[in-house]
Amino acid sequence: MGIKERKELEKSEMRGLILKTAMNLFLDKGFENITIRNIAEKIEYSPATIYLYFKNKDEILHTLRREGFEKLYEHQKTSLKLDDPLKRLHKHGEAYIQFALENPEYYDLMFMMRGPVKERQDINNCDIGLKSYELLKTNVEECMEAEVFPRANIDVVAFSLWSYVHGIASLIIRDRGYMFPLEKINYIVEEALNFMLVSNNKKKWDLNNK
Amino acid sequence: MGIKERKELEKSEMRGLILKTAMNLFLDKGFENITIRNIAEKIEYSPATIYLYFKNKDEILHTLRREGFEKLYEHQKTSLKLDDPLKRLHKHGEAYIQFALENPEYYDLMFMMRGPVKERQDINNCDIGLKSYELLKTNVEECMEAEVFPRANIDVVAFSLWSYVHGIASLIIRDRGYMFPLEKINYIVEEALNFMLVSNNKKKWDLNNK
Amino acid sequence: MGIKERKELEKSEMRGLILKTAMNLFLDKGFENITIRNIAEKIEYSPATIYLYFKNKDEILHTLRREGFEKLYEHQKTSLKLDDPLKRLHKHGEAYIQFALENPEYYDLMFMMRGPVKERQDINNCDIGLKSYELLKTNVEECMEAEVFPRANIDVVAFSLWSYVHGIASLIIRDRGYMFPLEKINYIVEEALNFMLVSNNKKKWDLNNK
Amino acid sequence: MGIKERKELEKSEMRGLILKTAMNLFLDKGFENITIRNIAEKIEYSPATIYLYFKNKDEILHTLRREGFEKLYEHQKTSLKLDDPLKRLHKHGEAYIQFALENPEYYDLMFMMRGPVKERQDINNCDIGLKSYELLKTNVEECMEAEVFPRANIDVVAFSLWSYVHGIASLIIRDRGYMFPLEKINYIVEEALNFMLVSNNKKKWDLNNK
DNA sequence: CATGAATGAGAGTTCATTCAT
DNA sequence: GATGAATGAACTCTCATTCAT
Repeated sequence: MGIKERKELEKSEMRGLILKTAMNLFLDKGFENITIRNIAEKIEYSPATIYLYFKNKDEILHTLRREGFEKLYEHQKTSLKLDDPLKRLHKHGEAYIQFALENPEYYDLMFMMRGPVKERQDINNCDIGLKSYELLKTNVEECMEAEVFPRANIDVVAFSLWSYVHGIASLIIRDRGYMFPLEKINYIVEEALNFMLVSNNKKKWDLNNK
Repeated sequence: MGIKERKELEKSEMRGLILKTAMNLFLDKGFENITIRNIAEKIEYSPATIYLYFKNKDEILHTLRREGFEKLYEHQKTSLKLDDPLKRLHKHGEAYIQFALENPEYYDLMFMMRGPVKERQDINNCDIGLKSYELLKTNVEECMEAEVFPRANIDVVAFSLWSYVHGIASLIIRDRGYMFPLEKINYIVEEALNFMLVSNNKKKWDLNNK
Repeated sequence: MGIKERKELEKSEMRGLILKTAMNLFLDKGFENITIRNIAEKIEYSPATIYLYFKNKDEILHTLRREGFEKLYEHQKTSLKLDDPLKRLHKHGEAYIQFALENPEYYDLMFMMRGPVKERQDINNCDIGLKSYELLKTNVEECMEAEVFPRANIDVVAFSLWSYVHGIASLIIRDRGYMFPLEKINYIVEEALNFMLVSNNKKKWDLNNK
Repeated sequence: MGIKERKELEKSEMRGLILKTAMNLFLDKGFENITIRNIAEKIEYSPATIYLYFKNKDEILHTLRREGFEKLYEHQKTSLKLDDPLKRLHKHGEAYIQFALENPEYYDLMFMMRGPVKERQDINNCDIGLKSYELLKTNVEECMEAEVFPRANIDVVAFSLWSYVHGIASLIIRDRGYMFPLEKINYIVEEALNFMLVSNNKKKWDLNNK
């Protein structure tokens, strides 16, 4: 029914509003400091209203996580346009870090927060997360096939590369790069990304594969 | 006096007990969820007692962080024994990851937790943390001097290497490696460490420096 | 809307209930000994409920103080009806003492409690308190103009008269008149008030101004 | 026994030390903010030690009150030297206010604090307080006898005069004279005291008794 | 659909007081 | 006589959540 659908739509619009608002607040103050009341006040509804759209606070976080994984996946796909596998891989990493630093709260929720991945059982919930990982693996595999990359266990290589970009992103997000002057951080992050993924690797693989 | 010293010892033992208990609880539930009351219950004392040994909750966290940095620094120094700079660097990373995975609560507190590094101003408090970083930089520098490593901005390289091991450690600690079967994780971590630091690098630098 | 207004009314009724209850408890036990819990228990609500109506404990005290100053001011104005300046002044003092003895909790809060007047800076908050003082000064001035009173520094005279009635009220409220049998206290207070303000003064000024 | 007496003496010295220290702290921070621990720290003993000399916190306050009454009585007696009854009475009031403003915490404890005079029953404890009151009454009586003062109910007059000086002292101590610039307060207090007790009264009585 | 009103549970912290040593 | 160690009972205040309307 049309009416029913409209209701559904409105319902999902309201959910969207709540999620967006929550995220903005998280960005400002970090999520441990955000309360349901804060969100309610911002959208000018009562706290009780939130519970009409979400079972509880956890469901909000959970939904935002999913959203994050979808956003990341979309963002990552931009790298697919590139033909050269190694360039593609580099773009892949660059896009990952860009996403993390531009959406630190999403990133936090997705990869840094404790607990939401309970007991390894809700892997199903994270299939979108897995899709991103598969994208990376495919890319790594293609590099190997194109012989711009020595053969090795794909999971090992994929996990290594992931660890690398995650390390960079999460140290920055948690401000553990405080030993560098603020204005140098961008430079360091960029160079760090290049350090292993471009200049050296290119030569390295070239040479290795002679 | 012996008696006085014994008292002192007991006092510090109690502090130790509190810290240890706090740490265990952190492991289970994460910091943000630990309360003074929890700790008190676990050691079967009253909450007020905690305040005889620590000024407040923050002091507990702070002390644990310092402890962590000291432990890590000691642990890292084991790598110094090795003469070969590249092997030393590898050992360095290995030790780092080992520390992180064997002391995930400490590691979390030190490098993953939100907020403890307030406003970049208490860098002074973290000089032990900096000492560890300096150790890494020295090692990187020596690699460059020994020409097993191409010259580059030392901070960039050090941060890169740190990011790498931090990425590995923190993904594992937060259980983001759930796509691998549990029994394979150790293998993957080890290989990942080797991936960029030994086999490849060695060849790479050798070739590069021809 | 009627409904909206009724809600508003209820809200303000609840505030009123809290304030009234707080006041009663103050009477019994003194402010420093009253807790939010006490109040909550008395009105059979949870402590958290209090915070729906008042930001914190301070706001309750503050509101009660304002209320007190308003009540006093209203009460004082009754004296304005009298034409004769000296009689008016006498009525003024009488009303002041009456207010104090009939509302000892308010009086305590307003003039006897430690601390609420912080740092001399929130004079602005106390403008109602000042209004009462101004009323007194005007009255004194008019007495002087009517020549039933010798000219003198108005502040000195006003402060003197205020001190006098405050002294009477506060000694009684703190039960420092325990050397008099209870049944005589009213008589003594009344006579004390007359002592300097009427019989003597009248004659005194008459004679002085011959 | 000598030893016993020495013990006694030491005991009373310790009590004295505690009382003195408590009083100093009270002066600094107001007594609601002073804890047994504070006192203990200041005298460099343990809190438990305090309880060897005083049953509880209340006993300390109580003792200080007694001390205060004794001090006041001594202080008041200085006025006795004056022969002229009216001058003596004036000196009496002056000394009272001086005591109050120089020892505000004693004064607070003695005349402004809630509660310590429980149920009118411990009048016996306050006989020293009464002695001061008797001193005043005697003085008033002598004024009447010397005919510098019209005959009236002595209690009424004594209470009036007491109220007056108490009013001045307690308003100042509780900083309710905030409407006057700080530098003028001393002047106002002095003049207020004169206002009813000297210049005017003198003339007044002179005239009255013609 | 929306919410005003309410709260249980719990947070960190403080303090007078006790008691075995 | 002195105290180190401990605590029970409070405190103020916050928050996710519920439910009758």
